[in-house]
Amino acid sequence: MGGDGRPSDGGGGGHPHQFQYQALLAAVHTQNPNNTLPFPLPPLNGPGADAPPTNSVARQPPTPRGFTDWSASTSAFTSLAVQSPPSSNATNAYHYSLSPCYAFWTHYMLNKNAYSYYPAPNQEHTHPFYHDNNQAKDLGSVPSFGFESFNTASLAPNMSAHMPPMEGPLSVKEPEIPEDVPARVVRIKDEMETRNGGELKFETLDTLPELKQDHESRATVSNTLYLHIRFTVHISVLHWVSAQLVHHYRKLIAKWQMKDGKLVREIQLRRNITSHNEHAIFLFCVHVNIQKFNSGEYQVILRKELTKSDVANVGRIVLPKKDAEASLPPLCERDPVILQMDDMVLPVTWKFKYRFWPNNKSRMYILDSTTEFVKTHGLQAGDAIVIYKNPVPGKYIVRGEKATNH
DNA sequence: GCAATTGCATGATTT
DNA sequence: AAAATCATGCAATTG
Repeated sequence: MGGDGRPSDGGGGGHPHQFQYQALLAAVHTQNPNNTLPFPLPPLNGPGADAPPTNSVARQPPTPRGFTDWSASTSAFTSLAVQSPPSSNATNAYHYSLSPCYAFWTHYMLNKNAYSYYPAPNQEHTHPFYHDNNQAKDLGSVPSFGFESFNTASLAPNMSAHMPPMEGPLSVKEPEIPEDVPARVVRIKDEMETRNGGELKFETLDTLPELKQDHESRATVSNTLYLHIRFTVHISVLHWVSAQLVHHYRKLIAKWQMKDGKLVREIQLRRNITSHNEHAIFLFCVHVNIQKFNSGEYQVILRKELTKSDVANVGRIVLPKKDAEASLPPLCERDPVILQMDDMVLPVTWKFKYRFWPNNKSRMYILDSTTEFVKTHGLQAGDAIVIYKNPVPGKYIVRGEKATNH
């Protein structure tokens, strides 16, 4: 396993699960040639998030700050999550004092994701989602999640549509450490609680434990960021979360345990301190995505395990006929249909050509122009593409899912 | 003419 | 056993 014949595209590393940040960045540049993003992009081949450890972290370029160079700490997320007003449109949601880039990023992401649930100020230990949570959801089919959901590499295509959002924000408290401290160790403890939909679906939020946070930090002479995260998440999210963690961090120590009928994953991460910004981005993505998973906003409509020919350089992916016909727009004519799919992780909208081939008396459904997507996410045979419905009509959300067994 | 892309057929595999 | 589905090779087409 691991990268066989793949050319090691820029982003360096050698670690098979390393996110290719230069490739990601290149894709963002490609997809936004006129820089329509509301935040400045860092230059290509800039200071990479995965750069080897440097002993002098002190001198960081003041501007531009962007995708890989957001030196603001993750406390921005804390303030975002805790102080944001409950608002259904994000246009007036920015009164807090984030660094400009964070504000841009979060603003962009929140708008992009139509992400509208916020804890009210001063309510960080209550359950802000409690009030209008349960009635609006469809209570029709109740998927039950067994443990095999994460043993197999499948993020089962039945997201619970009526799972409540997580009880608390992903509140990573970042201690106040000046950015130019050359080396340090940071310990972050973080706990996210969501209910485990299968077993606890009728439990009221009152009975669930409150969000706990405690954090400690100290500076030592080291370039390593130590991170302790404790996730208690819905089982359908676990696969995604752990896959993301594996991709983002060189070293991952994780163990599963059951606690109060819920599945808890304890994670210890070690990573170079220069990747602090990457870490922050990642945590924010996890935060947003978990909320969206739990609110039922993500619903899988198609999942395809990629074959060799899917990831070969022809740039087309054969889609399973049943799912394609069920959930993608009907193809009457031979003309391809352009499908716009927001990347689940990146601020990128992919435009795929969706078409079919006549095949015997049937059809084969093809997703075309997928080369960049596959390259950007470093997808190989055995990985998967997952397509979600998008609240925006006619659009979709797409995710590259790396295989977890290695 | 060539490289890249597109369209189709065939054989393998699954239902 | 037959039919359906799909992975893949290659021919045809395009730029």
